[in-house]
Amino acid sequence: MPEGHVIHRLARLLNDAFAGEPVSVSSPQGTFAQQAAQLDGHVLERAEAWGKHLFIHFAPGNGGASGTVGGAGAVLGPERIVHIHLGLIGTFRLQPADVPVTGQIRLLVSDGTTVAHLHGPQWCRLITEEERDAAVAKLGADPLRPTDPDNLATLDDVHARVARSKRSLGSLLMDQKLYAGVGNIYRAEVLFLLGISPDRAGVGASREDKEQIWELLTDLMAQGEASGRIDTVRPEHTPEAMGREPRKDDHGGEVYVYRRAGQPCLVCGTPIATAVVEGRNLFWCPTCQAE
DNA sequence: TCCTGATGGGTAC
DNA sequence: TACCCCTCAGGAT
Repeated sequence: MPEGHVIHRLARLLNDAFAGEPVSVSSPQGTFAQQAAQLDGHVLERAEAWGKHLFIHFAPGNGGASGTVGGAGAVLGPERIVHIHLGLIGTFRLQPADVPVTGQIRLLVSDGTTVAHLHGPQWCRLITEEERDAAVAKLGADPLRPTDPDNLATLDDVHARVARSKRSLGSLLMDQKLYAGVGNIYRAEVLFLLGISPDRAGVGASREDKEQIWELLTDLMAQGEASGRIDTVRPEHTPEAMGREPRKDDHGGEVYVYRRAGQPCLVCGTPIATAVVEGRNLFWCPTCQAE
C-alpha cells in the first residue's frame, strides 16, 4: 500500500534487480496474461517512478544463447511500457526466486534469481511512450524529484495555484495534480510537524508555509524511500525515549497522528482528532494545530 | 465465517 | 457526492 516513496523505492529495486536483462513475464492470475506474453523474454530496460505511478520500460531483445528466461517469442510493438498504479490495496514485492509466491498474482517478473510479484493493483496496463508522457504530464510536483529542473518549475506553478485556492491544505495535499506522490500519511504528519491546521486554506497559507511543506515532504519522503517505512517522530518522541509501546501497524513506522484518533498527542496530550477529508480519514492534534 | 478497513483514483449521477 | 474496482489481514460473530 503505497505513497510515492514506496513507488520510487520499487523503481530503484526493480532497476537493481533487472535493468538491462532479459526477463520472463507472466500473469498467473490471468487478467494481464495476453500483454505479459508480448513482453515475455524481452529486456527490462528500466523502471521509473513519477508520484504514485510506476513505469517499467521494455526493449526488444532476449537471452539469446543463455536461453534461461522466456523465449521473446512475440515481437515487441509500440506498447512496451507497463504502467502500474497500486491504488489503495496493491502490493509489488521482490524476493528470491526460490521462495514460492502465493495469492492472486497479476504480474510476475523474474530473471531466475529474483522474482517481482504484483498483487491487487488499481492499474496494470501496457501503454505507449505517448501515453506515458500524457500520464506524467497530469501530475504536479514530486517531492522525490527535488533537483529536477522541470519538477521545480512545476513546483512554482503549484505554489501559485495553492496561493489562489480556497480549498484547505488537508485537501490540497491529497491532490496529485499538485503534490504528486503525497498520500494520507504524509499529509497528516507534515501538517502536524509544522503546526498547521488542516483547515487552513491555500489562500491563507504564507509563502513560508508552502516552502516548509515542500522541504519537509522532500526530507520525509526521501527517508521513507530509503527505509521502506514512514517514520516521522523526532528523537524525543520515539517509543524508547518516551517509554511507550512501539506501534504495531502494517505500515510499521512511528508517527504522530496518523491512525491515532482518540489517543493522546505525543507532544501535548490532547486527544488526536479525526475527520474524513477528500474521502480519507485525516488525523490532527486540535491543540498543536490550532490554526 | 463474515465484515471491515486500508498509504487510491476513476466514473457516473 | 456516491459508488465502483483491486486484495488481504485482522477483528467480530
